[in-house]
Order: sequence, then structure tokens, then C-alpha cells
Amino acid sequence: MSNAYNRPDQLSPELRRRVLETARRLGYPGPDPVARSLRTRKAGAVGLLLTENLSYAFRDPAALGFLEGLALACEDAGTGLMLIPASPEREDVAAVHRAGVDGFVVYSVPDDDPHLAAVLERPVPTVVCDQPDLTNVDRVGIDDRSAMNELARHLIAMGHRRIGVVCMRLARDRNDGYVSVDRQHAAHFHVQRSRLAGLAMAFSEAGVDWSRVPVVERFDHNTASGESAAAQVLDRDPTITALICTSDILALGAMNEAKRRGLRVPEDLTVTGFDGIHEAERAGLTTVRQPVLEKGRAAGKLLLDVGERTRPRSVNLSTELITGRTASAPRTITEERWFGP
Amino acid sequence: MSNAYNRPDQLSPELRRRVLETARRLGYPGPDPVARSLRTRKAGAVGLLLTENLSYAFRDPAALGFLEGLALACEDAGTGLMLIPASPEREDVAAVHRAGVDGFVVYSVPDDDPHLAAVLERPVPTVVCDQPDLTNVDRVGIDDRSAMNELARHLIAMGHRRIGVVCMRLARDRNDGYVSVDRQHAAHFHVQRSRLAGLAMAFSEAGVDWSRVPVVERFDHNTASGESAAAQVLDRDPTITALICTSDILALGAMNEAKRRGLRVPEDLTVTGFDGIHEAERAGLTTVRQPVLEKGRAAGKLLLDVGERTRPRSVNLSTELITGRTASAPRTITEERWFGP
DNA sequence: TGGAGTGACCGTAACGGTTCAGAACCAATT
DNA sequence: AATTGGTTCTGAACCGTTACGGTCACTCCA
Repeated sequence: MSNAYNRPDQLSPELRRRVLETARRLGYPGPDPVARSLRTRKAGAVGLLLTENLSYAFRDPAALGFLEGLALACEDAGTGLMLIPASPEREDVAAVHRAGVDGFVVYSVPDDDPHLAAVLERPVPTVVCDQPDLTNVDRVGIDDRSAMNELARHLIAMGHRRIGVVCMRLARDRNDGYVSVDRQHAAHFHVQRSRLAGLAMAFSEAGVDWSRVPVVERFDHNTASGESAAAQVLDRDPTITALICTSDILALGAMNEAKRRGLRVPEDLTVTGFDGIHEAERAGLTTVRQPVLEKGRAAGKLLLDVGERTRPRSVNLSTELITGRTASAPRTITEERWFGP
Repeated sequence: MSNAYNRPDQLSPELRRRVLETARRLGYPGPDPVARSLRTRKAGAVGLLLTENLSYAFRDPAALGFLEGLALACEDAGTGLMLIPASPEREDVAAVHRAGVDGFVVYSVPDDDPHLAAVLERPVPTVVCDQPDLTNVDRVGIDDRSAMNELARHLIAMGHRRIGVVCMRLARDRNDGYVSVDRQHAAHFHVQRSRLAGLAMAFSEAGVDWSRVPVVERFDHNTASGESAAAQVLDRDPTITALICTSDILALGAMNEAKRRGLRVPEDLTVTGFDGIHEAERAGLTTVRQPVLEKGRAAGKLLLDVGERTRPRSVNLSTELITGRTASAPRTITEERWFGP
């Protein structure tokens, strides 16, 4: 029976014809994929864990690019891609247990995520993208720290010393406000932690006391967050010359807020982002471009590559500093040089 | 054993503890989801069939909206969403056979699609969105014909009689060029066929000879297609006062081309779209808004709604005519009235 | 004290395929 | 005639789980 469908060469055409004929007559709908998966130990699909309301993935351009790359890799391999329903609010990891997949791709989740823990218990290969950074699990990502460090040096070279920072959520708890250095170090999101560390290192070397740099965190990732965060920083510290945001979305929001206050960018305020999304390019944002689509594709390839099983493997993709039109030397540079930072 | 994991109330805490303890000691990774699916006849996932390069779904805003809505419905139900790798180039329907899912959502495929045929053979519920329009299969969509008809009447009321039309692909074969009335009627894509029919009806009633209206088709759906298609129409028929596009993407391309030619929109040329995507709104496009996210959500709900099994069910969502800034009365309206259309 | 009732626990039979060993058959060789 | 080789076909085992019914010990009440 099985042979009639899957291995036509193993039996005579006559028998095959007869088998298929009776199968049709009996209304047999073809081999059951689940039973097949059980026997062959292959599900023909990979699971994607996002731990974020799923619609986030469809609205955030960076996540979307990743998703597209992953989908392409799966398509190439003829493998299904299953989106696991794991919103942050539901602690219920049953969905992870129920997923009939050959492996998982985990995209940008906090290191204490319960769904991630459930994934790692499953006896299937896993690839983590961006975060967390786990030893003994395959990984795809970028060097967030040095990428941000490079951007910081770029601003420092321009003369910026009085800066403000807007970053994405650092942990699973909501903290829309200022971030202590302790919280920065304890952040459960490796990516944000690294980007802040890159900034801290560069500015410390330039003689700036990092502990006095205002860093504001926002839980939700959208332009409204960027706006309110920028407002919060500018309200407290109107003398800053640059506002560094850890994502383009936040930076676009910050630019809205700057315009609302009548601040010209970059003449009155330098604004920078991170990601290199399309909208940022259109706005001429100074930012760091990371290859989001390639990240997805690399994650898929790594997971589906049955060869090379010398785990763990780690892929670091390269980033590029994009010098746009939103960063320039601060107006008050000479004055600042005089008085010191 | 099974009870220890899934039904703690069926056994004493003591035994449960002992079972779990030994399980851990033996390195038992928890119940196998595939075996469970086989036994319970529930896969806990629905399949999505797109029959379009998967990355299309992530680039086309309308498709993306649908995807988001569907993902939300699945998330609410705690169900996985599996993207089936079925690019149009590969005739290989094995992926459909291999998918361990409880049902399929089919989004906008031609009526002669082989993957669709394979889906319909599977003994699981199916919901089709937009196209094709099959009797005895659940359906979610809009009334494309009357929506487009309403838009046409809007333009007719403004005085437009000399029009050109740009539409998306009408069949699986590539035909980048003019479309005969025969091909319009024979189109394998129900949605495009209906939209053209809505136009044809409105303009025929207004005294326009539909067979002489230039209709140009493009296989690829992007702004470049809109540009070249608009160019093709305007080259042959520079006297048209309105260019009606069957999608916003095409319309945005058409506007680019108009600008390139120094034609002002809407003073020199009226341009309209269809879908109501975000970018169209920003551009002030006159178009028809359809609730893409709701379509996805409705499709998911229909599929997952275990109750009501009086099939087939059909959901028609309502559309809305958006009067933007890209349509106005033709400049030559008095002249045209004098000489007739 | 016996019998019914209750609850905890356990054994077994599907679920629907794939795979593989070996039977059956036929032809060719020794 | 017996052995060998090769092909086609059949049957049984197995994948890991859940549903179900049966066993057993224990309690409660007459």
C-alpha cells in the first residue's frame, strides 16, 4: 500500500493500478501525514518561536524581514514553517509541547522566557537568532556591541558629548522610564544590553561619565514610544546634542518629537537609529544596517542543514554604518569644548 | 504515564511525582507531539496555502494584513499556523500531502491551481479566501464586482468616459500586455475577473464601448509593473482621463509614471486603486478599502469554529469607497460633453 | 462480616503509516 | 533435478501516544 503511493518502482504497474483503484473506490484519502511523521520521525516543518504578540512580527519591519528570510529558506528546502502561538501574556507552554516540528527557530526572546525553556527541553535541534546568547545552542546574530560602538565613535568624532539614549525593553517587566546602570547590566535582553554596553564603552573612553547619561526604556516598540521617550529625555536634559536610539522605529518617533518641539534635525539635535529598515532609509536616518533577511535565511539554513553536526555553531553577520542626514556636529561644539563635556 | 503529564487529577500526587521522577532519570523528553496527534486526531495547527512565492506574502501589504489577521485568530485559539511551501514554479504538491494540520486556509489562488486540488482531496475542513469561488467550500471575501462598480460610478459621475485599466495577472501564464475581452471572461483569478466585470458593467451602462477600453495586465505585482503598465496605456491612448488600477500597488506605480510624464494627478489624470493599504492612504489615493485584517481573522475563525457544521458557509465583508485626492472631474469635461464620449 | 461502592492504578488495543524480513514465484544456471 | 539468483508480493513489527475497561484495595453501611 505504502509502496503504491511512494515507491512505484517497487511493484508491478499492474498491482499498483489495482491498489490505487480499490483505494479510490473505498474513498481512501491518501496516506495520513501524521502517521507518516510518527513512523519516519520527520515532521517536515520547523517551528518559529517569537514570544511576542504574533501581530508584532507582521508590523515590525525588522522582524518581518527576518520572517521573510526564514520563510525563503524553508521554501527552498520544501519545509513548512509553523508559527507557534506563544504570546508573552500566556505562560502556557503547551503550544510548544504540541508542535509537531523537526526543530525550532527562536527569534529574539528574553533569556528567562518559559517558552524558550520548553523548546530547549524538546529533543530537536534549535537555532536562536539574536538572543539570548546560549552556549551549546546554534546561534545567528550580529555583533551588537561593536556595531553600536562604531556608531558611538562616529558621533564622538563629530564632537558629541552630551547625549541621551532611548532603548527598547530590557526585561519582561514593563519599565517605561529611566534605567539605572544596574538594570542595564541585568537586562534579560542580550541585544539591548550589548548595544548599551557598546555605547557605554565608547563614551567612557571619550571621557563621558556613563552613569550620568540619561537612558530611557520603553516596553512597547513603536513610534509613539520613541516620541514619549524622546520627550522624557529632552524635558529633563534639554542641553543634549544627540539622541541615540537602539532601533529605527524609536528613532523615527524621536524625530517626530523633535519636530514637534521645533528642533531641527540634525542642526539642533542629532538622532540615530539601529536596524536599517526601509522607512529609515527614506527618512535619511543615520543608523546601523543589519542584514535582517539574511539572518532569517541563515537561521533556516543552519537548522535544516543536516550535514555538519558539530554543534554548537555560531554565525555572525556583518553590519554597516549608514551615515544619513540626521547626524552632524553639534552646533555648540566650540562652546562645549571650552567648558568641557 | 500519559496521565502524569496531562491529567494530574487522575492519579495521586505521590505516584505522579514518582512517575515524573523516573521519567526525568531516564531522560524522557515528554510526550511526543506527533504520536499524540496521531492518537487524538488533532494536529493543533492549520495550514496556509498561498501559491505564490512566500516572500510575496511578506511584501504585499494586503496579503500581509490578511496574514496578520489569520495569525491573530490562530493565536487566540492557541493553534499553530503553518506556512505551506508551495511556490508557483514547483508543481510538486507533496508539501500539501505532508502537512500535519487540522485544516487549510487558502488565500487567493487561481481556480486551476494543483495545490488547491491537493488540499481539497485532504479530508480536513478548508476555507478559501477571495478566490477561487467554489461551491461546497467555506469562503471569506468581499463583493469585488459591486465594490469596483461603485468606484466606476463615482468616476462616471465625475464625467470620465475615456479610461484605461491596469489589472493584476488573470491566469497562471504570464501575459504582460493588452487583454482581450475573451481573456477577461476566461480569467482564472476570480477576483480580477469580478473587478473588471464591475467596471465593464458600469461603463457600458454609461454608454462606453467596453471592448474598446484598453485593459493592460501585469504578471508581477509591484510598483514597477504599475509604472510600465501605465506607460503602455498612455503611450497608446494619451487622451484618457482616468486610469483605473485593480490594486493600490499598481496605482502607486501608475502615479509615479504620471509624474514622470509631467502629468498632474488628478488635474491631468485621475488615478484610482483598490485595497486601501496604508501607503495608499498616505498618498491620498482614491480607492476601495477592504478589511484585509478582518478577512484573515474571519477565515481563521471560520476554520476553527468547531460548532456550526452546516457547510458551506460564506462570509462577505463590506468595503468602503475612499475618495482621496487622486480623482477629480476631467479637465476636458465640457469639451467631451460637447463631442460625446 | 459480607457486599456494594469508590477511587487509584495498570494493561492493552488501537491510531495509520513505513520498513523489512522472508515467502512465493519464475527463470536461468550447474 | 537441484541450486542459485532475482523480482514481486505479503505479513508482521514498530513508531509513541491516548482511551478504555478491568483489577485491586479499601471504605462504608447494613
